[in-house]
Amino acid sequence: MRQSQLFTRTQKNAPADEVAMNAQLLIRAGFIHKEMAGVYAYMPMGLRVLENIKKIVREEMNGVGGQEVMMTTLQPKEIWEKTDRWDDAKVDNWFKTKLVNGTELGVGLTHEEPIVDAISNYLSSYKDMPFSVYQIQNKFRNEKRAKSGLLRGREFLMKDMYTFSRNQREHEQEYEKIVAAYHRVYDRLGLGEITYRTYADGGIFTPRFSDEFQTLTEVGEDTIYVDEKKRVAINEEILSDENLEKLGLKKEDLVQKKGVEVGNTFHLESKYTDALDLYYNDENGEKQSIIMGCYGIGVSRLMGVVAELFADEKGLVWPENIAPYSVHLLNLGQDEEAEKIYNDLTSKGIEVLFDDREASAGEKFADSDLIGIPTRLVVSKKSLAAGGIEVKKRSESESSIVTVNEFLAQIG
RNA sequence: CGGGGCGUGGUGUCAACGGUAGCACGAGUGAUUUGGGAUCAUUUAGACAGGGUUCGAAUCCCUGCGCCCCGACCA
Repeated sequence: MRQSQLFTRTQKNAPADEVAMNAQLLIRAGFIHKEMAGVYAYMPMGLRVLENIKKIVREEMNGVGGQEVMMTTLQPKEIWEKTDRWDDAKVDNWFKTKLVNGTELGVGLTHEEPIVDAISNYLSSYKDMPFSVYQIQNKFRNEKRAKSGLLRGREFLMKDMYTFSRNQREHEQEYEKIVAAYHRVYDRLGLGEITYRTYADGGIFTPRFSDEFQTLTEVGEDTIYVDEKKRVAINEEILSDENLEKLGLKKEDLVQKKGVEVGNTFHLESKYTDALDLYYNDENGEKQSIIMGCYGIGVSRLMGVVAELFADEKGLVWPENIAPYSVHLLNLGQDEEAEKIYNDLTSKGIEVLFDDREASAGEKFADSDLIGIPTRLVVSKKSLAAGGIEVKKRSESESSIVTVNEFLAQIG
């Protein structure tokens, strides 16, 4: 991509109404556009990052047998009444709307009911299970207070998965498989070390604890207590002597931390399937309840977390596997050579952002640091005199001079 | 939803006593520049909305809307 063609541009100043580091940097770098409080649009480079995160999530969900679907945002009231979740007194952050004829509709904030409703057309036998479906889709929640940039929005991208099992034992196996996949997602995003499986409240529809995945950061809004040795944590919400004992945790092993919830998994038992009248026939032809689990990952929130954590005073520092481009090529007045290198790299399938603008060297360097592409290549009189192009990692301060072929061999 | 703060070009601005809306960045044009947001010239573009007070309102008052922060909330 030629930077001269890119319609977004960088800004020196962050808008005064953004305090959150993630939003400030992403806006300054031209990755996102604020539509209103808690609602952000993704510009070309921001979308590329988001798509890269989706790709990782998708690969891991497919890896544990998830089948991808896309449910609808508009929801009929009836199915939600069956599970007693339509009432604003029960779920207060719904966006609701109406058809011209007055029929009430819900705007999707989660999809247990519609998923169960949809698969009831297909699922009827013990032979059909276990199985799981997931989607990656915008969710809408009427948060009383949106805040912290991408970390808590009213419209946000979420991966939600649902499993259907024949019995509790089978459900537990499915559940742990997915938890393992969640850890792989966070590992691949470079967050593995600081992301803890955290026991939390299961919500009003399940008596059991749920598992949250909390990434440690001071900007997090959850307070959790971490057992570093066991690599687990407990949310402050459920911290009690009784619960600690139940979970086999000791007070003296716990350290208080702040975390951002980047995922959450729930045991739903058969609350939703029973309520929506979805059962299966077992080997003996007897009607049985279906055990369900649901599993969320905040995809856009993850982008915010990565932007927040992987940054320095100059700007963003994207991990290699989700960066909008892998190489940022800067041309400092050496058009002919730079064009040739750009062509060489792109013909090898390398994703390059090529700064071919007529701008000063300082501006190009500053923009490159702000945008945060992992590898910076500079073609200049100086680099050519030294024998090639200058390579520098965004995360490091030293640079070196290599030839194009050496670089291609390195990156290949 | 309770409390607090704030709305000035695209962005920023503890810039302007109730009396000519200024500066910087950006963007356009021309020139000179090319290793850390370079320089010069020139152009562009602004008071959240509605009402009130006043000879006169960006400035004071009211209402609405929007934004941010703290808290509560967050199946």
